[in-house]
Amino acid sequence: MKVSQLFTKTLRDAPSDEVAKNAQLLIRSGFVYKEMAGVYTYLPLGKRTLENIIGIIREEMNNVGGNEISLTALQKKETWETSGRWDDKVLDVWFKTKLASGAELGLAPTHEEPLTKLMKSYISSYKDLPIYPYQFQIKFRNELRSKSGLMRGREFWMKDLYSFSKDQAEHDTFYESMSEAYDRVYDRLGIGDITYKTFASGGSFSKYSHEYQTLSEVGEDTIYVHKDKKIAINQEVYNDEVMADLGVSKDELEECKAVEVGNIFTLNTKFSEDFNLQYAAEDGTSKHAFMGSYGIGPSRLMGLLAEHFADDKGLVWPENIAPFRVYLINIGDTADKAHELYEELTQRGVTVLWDDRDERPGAKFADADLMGIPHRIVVSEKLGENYEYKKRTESATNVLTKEELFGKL
RNA sequence: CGGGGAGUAGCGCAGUUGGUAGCGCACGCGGUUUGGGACCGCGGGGUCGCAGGUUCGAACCCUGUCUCCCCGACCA
Repeated sequence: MKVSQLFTKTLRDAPSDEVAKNAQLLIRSGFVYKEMAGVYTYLPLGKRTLENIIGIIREEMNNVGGNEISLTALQKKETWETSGRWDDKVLDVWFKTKLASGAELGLAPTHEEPLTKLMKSYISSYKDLPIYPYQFQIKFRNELRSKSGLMRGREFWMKDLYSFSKDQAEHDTFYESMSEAYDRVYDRLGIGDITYKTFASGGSFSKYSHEYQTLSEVGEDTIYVHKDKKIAINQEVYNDEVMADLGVSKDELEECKAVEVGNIFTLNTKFSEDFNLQYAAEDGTSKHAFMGSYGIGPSRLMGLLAEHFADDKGLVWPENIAPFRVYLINIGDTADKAHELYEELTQRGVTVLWDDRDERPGAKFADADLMGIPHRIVVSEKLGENYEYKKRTESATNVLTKEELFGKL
């Protein structure tokens, strides 16, 4: 893509109503636009970045047998009354609205209820199980206070997968494979080393649930980290019993701030009982499906990655997250040469953002840095047949031949 | 929802004991520039968050209200 075709533009100053670094950088660089508190529009660069994050999660969900679907955002009151969660006193983040007829509707804050109800149409035998439907969708939660830019919105992207298993043993096996899939997701996003599988309250259905918590000073959660074992305990269950279960002692744990970037949860038969989701077992008896839920917030992750991978010049996206891999700058009367390289790289499958504007070099360099594109290539008259190459993460520049340049990408 | 702070041009800001709004960035035109956000000149753009009130006159004073940010509370 050419910068001249990009309708967004960068800002020198961040809006004064944003304090969170992730929001300041993402707005300044033209990745997102703030519609209202906790509600952001994804602009071309931001949309591509979000899709890259989603793509990684999608691959890992498909690897463990996920079936991608797209559930509705509009929700029937009756469906949620079945589980008792329509009541604002039970679930206090509802956005509710009405049909023209007057019938009440809600904007989905999560999807256990509609999906469990839906699966009644498709699960009738043990032969139908296990099954793992999932989706990427916008969730609506009427938080009393949204904060921290993209990290805690009222409207946000969520990957939610739900497992329907025959029994606890089958569920446990899948739960473990999801745990491993989550590890791979965070590794691929470049935050594996600072993301901890964290023991948290299991509610009334299981002893524990697990959160994936990424260490960050801007985190809302406090966790106790065991760096050698690569696990952590959420403050809410930081007690002697849990430490005994995990075989750790207080003096091995370090108190840290962290951002919850995912969770996996055993639901047991809570929802399959509420909706009477039963299947015929091999012995002819009827049994309730055994369920689990598994969430990751791609938009929160985008905020976290922006916050984490940044320096004083702007964003510093990891290679596989960046909206484009290459930022191509032509200086002086070199548009033809730049165009040629642009076409060649594009044909090779390298995504290129070509700054073809009639701007001074300094302005182009500043925007390349602010947008955080991993590789920068400069074409200019003084380089002759060669190209200047620089990584966003390094300060050194190298003059390379075209062949050497392709070797870098 | 409790406490604190703030709403003036797309963004950052200034503003007069109350007298009908200005600067920088961005934008348009002309010129000079061209390897780290150039410079000069000219120009366009704002019902001063909204609604009432006080006043001859309100961006400014009063009341209400909406919105945004921060701290706390809340948070499968």
